[in-house]
This record gives sequence, structure tokens and C-alpha cells, in this order.
Amino acid sequence: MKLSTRSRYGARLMVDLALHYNQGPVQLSEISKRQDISVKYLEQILIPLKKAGYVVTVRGPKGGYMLADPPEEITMAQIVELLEGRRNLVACMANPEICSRSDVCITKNLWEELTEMIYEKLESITLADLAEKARRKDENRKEME
Amino acid sequence: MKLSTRSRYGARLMVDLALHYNQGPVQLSEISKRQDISVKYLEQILIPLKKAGYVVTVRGPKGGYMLADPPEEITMAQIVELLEGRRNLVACMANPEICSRSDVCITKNLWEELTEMIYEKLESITLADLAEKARRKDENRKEME
DNA sequence: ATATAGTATACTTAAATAGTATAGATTAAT
DNA sequence: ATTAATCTATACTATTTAAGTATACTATAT
Repeated sequence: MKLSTRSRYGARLMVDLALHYNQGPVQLSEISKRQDISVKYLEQILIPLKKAGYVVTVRGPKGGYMLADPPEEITMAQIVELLEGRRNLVACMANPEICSRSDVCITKNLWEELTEMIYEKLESITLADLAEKARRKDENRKEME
Repeated sequence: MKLSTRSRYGARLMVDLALHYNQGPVQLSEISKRQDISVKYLEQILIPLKKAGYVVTVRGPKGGYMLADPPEEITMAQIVELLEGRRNLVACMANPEICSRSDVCITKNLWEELTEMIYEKLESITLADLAEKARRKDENRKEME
């Protein structure tokens, strides 16, 4: 039960885009510097995000990436589900046939409940929430100086 | 974000032991048959469980494994934490030094909250709860026939 | 004694993860 | 038109982790 690097980086990437929403395309080279993630890896992560329609791109010089929708409308559940490549803690949830005891399994019930709880939480958190927190944290930091 | 087979099997194994609590040592060959998990793999999983003091063993003929404590006193949080080998969704929670932005990271906060929520839930569920559910499910199944 | 069970350690295989490399397609700016 | 900045597509590689097996013990009830 560990979050993949893809999800972690993807989350930071998307919050970065949220912080620059409505400011034109953001270049990967900038995000790479700010987030300390290689451009090449960011490109990898952006493929599914683009396919899912969460980001749009502008090609050519001065091009870059932008959120496809307002930050209020993109939840962490969408990002995590997409980048983890599944919405379950346990494979038998999606494919009951892989385990002969799926129908009687007590522990499967528990993993299902847990998964549901996790995604309920993630659905309640939007990119706008995280961007807001990031802005506040940054202000606090400046005041401290 | 996926539960390891070790945790899944470990959970089933411990519920199996809970269902036979106070009935003397349970042999791996029996558990292996009931749960359809190889004896060798069960042995692997039992090493940490024994080290942690959650099970005790009786060696020799008629030997086997038993819960060290009543099922009411063993929670799923203990089992999952032990068998996953960590109590965090994200390595920077345990080792902030691996990421330079640990102190400003907004997403880290989120992963911490999520982890806390998950383990709160797992702490609320004991082996007794699951054994009880298993007994009920089994009765229902019999009535259906 | 002996067979039954757990113990310890090490090995093997397969899959997933995390990333890099290379070559190409678009397009704004000149 | 050319160029340089950017994204795109595909494929490769190395590392780690997961999952499971094998071999050789040790303890003990009968």
C-alpha cells in the first residue's frame, strides 16, 4: 500500500498547473525546475493526463501545458485513479474470477470498504483546494522571513 | 496503491486462526488447504507475525500455530502495517530528508491525512469482527442450500 | 526411533517501477 | 523559408519488489 512515484509527481504537476491556471501555457522546463522532476519523466506522466482530457497542450515555441478545466473541477481521485492505473486496493475487486473464493471472502469486503473510503476522501479534494493551501503556505513562509 | 499479496494472505491466515481460537494448534497443511495458499508461502508470512508476537507456535507432531492473544485484541492495522513493512503511503513521511521540499509540500500533507484515515479504519477492525462476519456468512450460505 | 510439524536460509522468476534515449512533428518568431 | 522551442511517440534499460520454491535442518509427541 504505497503510492507510486507517478501519482506523487502527477499530483505535484497538476497542482503546479493549477497555480498557473489562466496564465497561458506552462512549459515543462519551468515545471521541471520548480518541481525538480526531469522533463522526460514529466512527459511520460502527461500522456495519460492528456488522453484523459485533464490537460490540453499548445505545441511549438511558447507552447506548453494547461489544465483543461478549472481547478475546482478536477479532483485528486481522478488523478490518482488514472496514474495508479486502477481504482482498487486488490485485484480481485475488478476481476473476481482470479480468486475462487471471491464470493465468500470476508477480507475482500474489508478491502472494498477501505478503497471506497479512500476514494471518497480523494474525491472531496480538488486542485483548487491544494492550490489555495499552497498559496497560503507560501505567504506564511514569506511573512516568517 | 495496492495491497501486497503478503498482506492479503496474512489477513486470511489470521482470520483462519481466529476462527480456530482456543481449539489448540492449527497446522499449516490445514490452513493451506482451506485458504489455497502454499505451505511454504504461509511459512514466509508467519515469520514476521511470530516475531511481532501475534502468533505462537507448537513444534513437533500435533503442533501448529495459534493466535497469541484473543481475536478481540488483534487489529487489522497491526497486521497490515507489519506485512506491508511500513505505515505510510509515501516514503517521505518516514524519511523527510529524501525530498528537498518535504517541508513545503502540499501533496505530502494530503498523503499523510489519507494514511491516517486508512489506519484509523484498520485499527477499528479486529480479528474477532472478521471471524464473526465469516461465521455469519457461512451460516447464510448453508441456509441457502 | 520415527514421523510430523515448525525453522532458517537462500535461491529463482516475473513483474512493476522509475527513468533515459532517440528521433520526429508543430509552429511562433524572425 | 528557416530556425529554434516545444510537445509527441516509441522503445529501451536498470533497479527493485513481489511472489514463490527448494533444501536442509530442529524439536517433540507417540
